[in-house]
Amino acid sequence: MSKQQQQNPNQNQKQAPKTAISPTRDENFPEWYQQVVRSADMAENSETRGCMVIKPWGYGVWELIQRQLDVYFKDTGHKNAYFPLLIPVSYLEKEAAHVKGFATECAVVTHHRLEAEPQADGSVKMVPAGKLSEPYVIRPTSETIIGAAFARWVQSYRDLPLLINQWANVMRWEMRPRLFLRTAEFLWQEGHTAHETPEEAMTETRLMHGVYEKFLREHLAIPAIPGEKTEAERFPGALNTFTVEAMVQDRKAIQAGTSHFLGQNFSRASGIQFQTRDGKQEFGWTTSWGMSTRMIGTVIMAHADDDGLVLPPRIAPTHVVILPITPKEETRAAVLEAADKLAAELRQISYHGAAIEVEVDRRDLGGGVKNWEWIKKGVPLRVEIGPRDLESGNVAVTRRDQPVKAKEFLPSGEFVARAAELLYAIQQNLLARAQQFRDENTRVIETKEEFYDFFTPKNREKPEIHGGFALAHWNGTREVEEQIKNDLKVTIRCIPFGEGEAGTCPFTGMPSAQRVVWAKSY
RNA sequence: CGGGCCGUAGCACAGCUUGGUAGUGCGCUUGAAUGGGGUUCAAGAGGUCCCGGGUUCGAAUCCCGGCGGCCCGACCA
Repeated sequence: MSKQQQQNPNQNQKQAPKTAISPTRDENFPEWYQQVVRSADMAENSETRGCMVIKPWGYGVWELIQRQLDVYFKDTGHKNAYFPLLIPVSYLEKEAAHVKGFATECAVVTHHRLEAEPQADGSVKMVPAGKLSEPYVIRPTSETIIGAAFARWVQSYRDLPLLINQWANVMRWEMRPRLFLRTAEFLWQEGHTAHETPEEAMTETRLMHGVYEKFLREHLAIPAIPGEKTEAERFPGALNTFTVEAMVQDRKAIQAGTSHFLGQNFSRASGIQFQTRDGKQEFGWTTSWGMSTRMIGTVIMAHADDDGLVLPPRIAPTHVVILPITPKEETRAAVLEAADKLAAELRQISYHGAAIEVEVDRRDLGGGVKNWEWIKKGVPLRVEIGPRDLESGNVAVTRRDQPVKAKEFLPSGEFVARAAELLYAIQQNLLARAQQFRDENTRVIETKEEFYDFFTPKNREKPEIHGGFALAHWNGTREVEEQIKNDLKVTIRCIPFGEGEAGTCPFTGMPSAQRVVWAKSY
C-alpha cells in the first residue's frame, strides 16, 4: 500500500477514497481494525510498551459497559469491593495450576525506591534500591489475594454465600499487544464468590455465564454461543470454565466473557473454611468470572464497517449528533437556535430509562468534515438542520447502520417522537445482522477433508478471510485438539449446551458425544 | 527467545546506492473565501536526521558498536 502511495502520490490524494477507512476489511482486516480505532479517536498506543491510552470516546463506551453490567451484578446480589494491585508472590504459589498458567506473564515488583546514581557524563540515573524481602506481582487476576480476604471473612455457613465483584486494572505481560484486544494492562471486572455447596457454586457460575450472554446480546448486539471450555482451554486452577464465544467479521472467534467453577481448589489454597450446619469444618466452593475492555475490541470487529465504527446505541456515548448547516451568515443564528431547540426536545425523550444523549456540533468546520468525523465515531443517528429545513420544518436524518448517503427527511416533531424507536431499531438491526453473519459462516462438518478445506485459505501467499465456525464431532481427547491446533491453528472454542446428538469423530472414527464449535480465535 | 525489516517534523514517508544549505503529503496556526457532504487559496510554525564512536575538509548518507520499534514464528487470558 505504501508503495502505491510512493509511486503515485498525487493521484492518491486527489481520488477521494470510496470508504472512510483504508484498507477495507477485505483488504487487510488487522490494519483496518487499527485504523477504525484511530479514526474513531478511541485509544492510542502509549510510550509504555504494550499499554494503551484510552481516550474519552473509547472510555465513554467503557463507562456505559461498566454501568450496565454493574446493574446486572447488583440485581443478582453482588457487592463491589476493591483489593490490592500488588500480590505477594507466595500467594500465587499456593495454587499449582494457577501459578503455572500465569507465571510467564507476570510483572514483578522487587524494589521500593529509587536512588540517584551520577553518571560519567554528569547526568543522573535513577536506579532501583531498597530490595523487597518478598517480591510482589502486579495482579494478572485476583483469585489468590481475594481468597486470602475471604478466608478471614468466612467463618460459618451463615457467612455464605459471599458475593463480591471488583472493577480493576490487571496486567499480563503480553508479547504482542493490540489495542483493546490484547494489552499488557487492561480494565475489567472480576467477580469472586464463595458458597456452601458445589451445587450452589455451580449455579452461580452458570448464572453469571448467562448474564454475560444476555449482556452481549441485548447491550452489545452480539450473538454469542454459550458453552463450556475443554480442558486445554480452561482457566488455570478451575474445574470448569464457561465461555461466550462471539464471531467477528474476519470469521474468527473471540472469547467474550468467562465464568469459572473453581471447586475447592482456591479455598484449599487460601484456607477459606467454614463451619457447616452440622458443626463440621469444610472448604468453601468458589467461582470467578470476568469481562474486560476487550469487549470494546469485540464490538468494533463485530459491527464496524469500511467507513469506521458502528456503535450499538446502548453503548454509544452520544446517541444523536446534530449538525447545523450554516451556509449564510444571515441564517446562522436561526439555524443554531433551531438546533439547540431540537436538542432540548430530544433530551426530554427517554431511552432505556435515561435521557437520550445529544450533542450539537457547532464547531466552525467546513463541508462534510464534521459529518465524516461522526460517521467514523459510529454515532447511531446524525441529524442535519439547515436554513431550508427551518422553512419546511424538516430535519435530515441518517442512521449509522444504513449507507452514508441514505438520508431521510422527517418533520422535526416526528423525528423527536420517533427518536427512541429509531435507536431501538438500530440496536435490533445490528444484532440481526451479526446473527445472520454468524449463521452464514457456521458450517456443520462431517469429514476431516472438509474440515481441513474449510480452514485453509485458497491463496497461501495472501490469505483471504476464510473459515468460520465449524460444528464437528470430537472424541473428547486432548491429542486430537492438539493435532488440529498444530495443523490449522484451529481450536475448540466451546462445547455448546443443549442436547447434543451423538456421532463419530471425523479425525479418529471414534464415538463422539456431541458436536463442538471449532474456529480460529483471537 | 529464533528469522526478516525499520529508526528523518505531531503522523506517514522521500532523501542514503554516488558524502556538499533538511524535503514532500497529511495534521497544526493565522487570514480570506466556501458551505446539505471528506472544500479552496495565501501566509506561517515545527527537526539533536535513535544514541555513541570512527573515516573525512565535510556524514541523515560510508564503517563499527549500542539502544528502540515493527512483522513472522514460539508462547498465551
